[in-house]
Amino acid sequence: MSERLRGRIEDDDRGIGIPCILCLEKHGHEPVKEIRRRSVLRRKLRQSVEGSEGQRMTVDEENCSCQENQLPSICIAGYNTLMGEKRRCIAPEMISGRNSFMEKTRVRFAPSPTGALHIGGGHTALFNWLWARHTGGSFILRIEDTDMERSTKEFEDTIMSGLVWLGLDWDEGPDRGGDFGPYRQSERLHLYRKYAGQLVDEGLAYKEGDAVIFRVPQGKTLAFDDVVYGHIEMQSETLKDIVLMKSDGMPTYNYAVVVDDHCMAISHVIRGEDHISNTPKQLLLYDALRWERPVFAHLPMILGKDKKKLSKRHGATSIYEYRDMGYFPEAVFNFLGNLGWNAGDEKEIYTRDEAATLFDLARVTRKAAVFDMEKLNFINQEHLKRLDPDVRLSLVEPFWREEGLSVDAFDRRYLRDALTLMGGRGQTIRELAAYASYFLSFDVVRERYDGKDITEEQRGGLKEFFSALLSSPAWSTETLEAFTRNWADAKGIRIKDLAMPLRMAITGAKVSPGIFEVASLMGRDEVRKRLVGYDLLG
RNA sequence: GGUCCCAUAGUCCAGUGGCCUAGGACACGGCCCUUUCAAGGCUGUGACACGGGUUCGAAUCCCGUUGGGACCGCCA
Repeated sequence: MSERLRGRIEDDDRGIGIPCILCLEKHGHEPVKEIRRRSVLRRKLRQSVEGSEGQRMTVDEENCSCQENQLPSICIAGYNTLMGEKRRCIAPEMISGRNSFMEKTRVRFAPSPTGALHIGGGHTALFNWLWARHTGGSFILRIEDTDMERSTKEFEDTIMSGLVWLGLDWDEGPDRGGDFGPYRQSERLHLYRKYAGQLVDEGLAYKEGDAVIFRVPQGKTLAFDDVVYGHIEMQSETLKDIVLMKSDGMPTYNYAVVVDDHCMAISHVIRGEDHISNTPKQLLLYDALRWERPVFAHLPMILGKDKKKLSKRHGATSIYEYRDMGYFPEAVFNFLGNLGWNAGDEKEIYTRDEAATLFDLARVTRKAAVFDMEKLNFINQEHLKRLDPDVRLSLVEPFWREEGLSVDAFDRRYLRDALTLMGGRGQTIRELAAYASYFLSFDVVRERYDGKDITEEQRGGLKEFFSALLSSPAWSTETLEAFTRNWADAKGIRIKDLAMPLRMAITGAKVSPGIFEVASLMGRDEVRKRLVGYDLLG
């Protein structure tokens, strides 16, 4: 960053300076140290972003009483115009201490391999990924396996495949390496030992048993500016001394994150709101180690229907359970993305790429969000409708196979068209597969419909009609429908009285897509077979 | 208990002191379309937690109350 900006930032006791161009008050600019309110900071931030997007500031410059003091904007999540060049950067206004202004964005997802990837973890990973992709930065996967009791390699693998399933690819990680490895905490012990030793040597930490404990100084105000929650501060008195190294030789979470985030040059720490109260402890460690702090951005929690932290008793919590229920990655991604973020317009269905383009940390909400399955269903259905027919088929296939249907016996084009015909029917892939199963099997039809509702009196008329229908020369949706309409007109009956028995006989259900389309696609032979099966053909 | 965070319909979001008679979406109800069910179109019910204050003007700023949540581990 420029010396001028650095000076300005450090002049202020909070390490923040707001240039006059963002002055919104007609009576002159307020020193930022008085603008402690989160909402004001957020407004400034917003203003700045809008200004950059529109290539000019939205502030009414004529009414700004302090134009001569005007400095070009330092910007947030947008483009910096300070040096007269456009450059992506993060929010200096929101930064205390470290300024990653000119540096590449580096974010990380740091799960501990003590379980499968769950909804909350997926949400955090997603937001990190979005920010990395939005800023053109790096998304790093770090495995926090310092809990030797509960961590397993299996869970590590499951978590990784869960991320892959969601479409969240990482640039550095235990499986693919990177310049800041190793990416498993259990392999970085020398670092934790080194800095713990340094703190002990400096008298900032002490040993107790085999553990190393950091002495929390009294009377310090621990403050930071969170990108989403604003200014947060806490008094050091409220903290107990912090265990750095456990007696088993492993570092504790609060210590290891600090060492790793620093050593891996993480620019933004984006994690769940439940970590807000851990942050002051980490701040203390950054200061003790004389390291620059990353930017902190905490994310709202995801709650169950009872507004309690999402857990097993709320039903499915692992990402894989959703896959198995018939939800697919783009939809889960989309749904999770809508929890705590929106692009500022009314768009709520988007692809991964669209989300990455639109995403903005500054627009993340603070209120905890309730996980609503109904909404997930809807979003899944919307994506299902938009899916490429071949992709849709490949997604439905496994569910058909699971039901024991002989998928391979059919022409893929037929199956694909069958699914296309299903249109918006079904919210999950599993549902769609079940609804469309009659295209592949007459058995499923017989299982659910016995044909006993047809009276002998009706049967006569139907046999006559179906025989005529089956021997009509053309076999298309249009001809089938026209033929049926004409027949109904001629006999003075409702078309429904012909269409419904046909539907029941070939699909076994009262609901289906347009029955003439179904019959047309299924083919004359198959329709004949099914009508014969119900004794409806003369 | 201590500390911190949050507060717009049942749910997810919009809202940044006047464009608010509070907007969109899910869910729910009605109507249209129609061979059924979806989809689609139109439409209805439904919210600024409460109380003070600042202001000509408050969902929005301030204070308090209430409610909810998180964290206070040699778990992460």
